[in-house]
Amino acid sequence: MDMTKKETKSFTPVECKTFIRPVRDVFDLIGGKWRLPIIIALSFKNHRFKELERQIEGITPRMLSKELKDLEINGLIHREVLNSRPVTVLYSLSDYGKSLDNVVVAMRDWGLIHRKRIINK
Amino acid sequence: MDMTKKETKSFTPVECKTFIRPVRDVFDLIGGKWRLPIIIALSFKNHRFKELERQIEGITPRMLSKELKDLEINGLIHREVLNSRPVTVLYSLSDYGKSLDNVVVAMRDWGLIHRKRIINK
DNA sequence: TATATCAGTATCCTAAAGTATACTGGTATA
DNA sequence: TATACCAGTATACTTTAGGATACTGATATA
Repeated sequence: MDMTKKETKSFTPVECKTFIRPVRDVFDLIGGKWRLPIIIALSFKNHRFKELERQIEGITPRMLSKELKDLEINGLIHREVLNSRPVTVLYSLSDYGKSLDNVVVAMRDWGLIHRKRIINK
Repeated sequence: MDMTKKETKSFTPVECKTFIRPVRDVFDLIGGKWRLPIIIALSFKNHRFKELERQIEGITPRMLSKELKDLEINGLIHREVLNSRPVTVLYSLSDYGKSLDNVVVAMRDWGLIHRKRIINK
């Protein structure tokens, strides 16, 4: 698919549905208010729980805890308990989580253009 | 940023927040259950209201109507009333909407990989 | 005349997402 | 001994997204 071309493409409704499905999957995985912020924060550096709480403005420990669990279950992040005193927990992106890079960067690039457009109105 | 590298990058918390903001903006614009499906359907071909309703499985006219309005307000799609009988309305992606191509394709590519991974488990 | 299609709208309701606030148990520091 | 930090959890609540269902008015067709 190349949405930059104007001419109408021949397509079947099934083909369209096939295109939608995987996009929906991604959305289910990284959707919600806090998951992308968490993923981005971890892409900058590994963070402890409290560090994430401070880095991601407005998040409550309840939501942070819940979303970290979900992301871990889906294999996007790792959780490591360090034996420091007091005990700290280090969160990091898994290789699989890192592979989301293209998606995140594409979103950011478009978002930056969008910001400029909004401001110039 | 390159999330494929392992070494820790120097960064400031502010830099991270600056990265998160535009991604959030995009999310607000194309988030929700139905917006991406609508955008994708329109990237395949221009659709009338009823065609979209049939193409996008499970959507109700209420949601379709609402999301089309929001997408039009944000300049991502165009709405054109045709003087046919009965009156039909044609929806199409604007150039701005088409510029989301990179984001959508990045999501789809990753989503396809993810599907394979899930199935092989 | 009855029925179907078009593009929606109106009203009500449910389920999910997210917020607020307080709390836990363990350890270290003043 | 009192206080603070760590990583969360518990409970209750509000808000929002989305679903169900029925309806509108205009036109065309059987």
